[in-house]
Amino acid sequence: MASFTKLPRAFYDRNALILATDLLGKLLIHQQADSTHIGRIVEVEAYLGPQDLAAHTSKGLTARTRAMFGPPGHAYVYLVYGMHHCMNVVAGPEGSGTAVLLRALEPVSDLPCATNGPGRLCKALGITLAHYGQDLCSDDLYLADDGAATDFEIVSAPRIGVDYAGKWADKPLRFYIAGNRWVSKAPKAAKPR
DNA sequence: CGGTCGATGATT
DNA sequence: ATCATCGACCGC
Repeated sequence: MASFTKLPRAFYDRNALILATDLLGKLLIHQQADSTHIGRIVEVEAYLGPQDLAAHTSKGLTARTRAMFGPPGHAYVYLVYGMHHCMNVVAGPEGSGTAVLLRALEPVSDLPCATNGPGRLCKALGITLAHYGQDLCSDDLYLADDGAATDFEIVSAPRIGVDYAGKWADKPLRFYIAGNRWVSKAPKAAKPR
């Protein structure tokens, strides 16, 4: 396959909104001792910092959000519902508390399970809390551009699972590649009342 | 220190 | 529609 270039620090040191759409089509690569897992990012969500009530950083600087307030180009990994891991890419500038959640990948290398959905994505690539705060300009977990995905349409939509966030719940901060089969399916509006 | 609740996913 | 499963966070 074509050669690819590891994304440099400067790529991440930008507003999360811009970074989110630019991450679509890029490769996520996790090299382990016995295997290398690769997927193409097809769905993301932007979290815009402390004023964004859907963002974890709206709770301020805590042990959990430390990485998200840290320098761009690092991984913010957390555990939800006591069982699923979710991976974010910290955006810039440092201290902004902004990040982009990786929600779905299109398989590139052989992967052990589905990659549509933030929890499955981490399971497939073997990403855990051990990667909390890891520098993505590293040799085993990083993102890259292979130039293969350049011509696609980006769709925006409200973020998933953030109904508690008031007006922030409706903002179109979820982005995905139009028509891509690996994009996670939005849950049905289970919202009677 | 205890109660609550998730940036989800699998199952009924 | 429900449940699994646990740590972070909030309130007392």
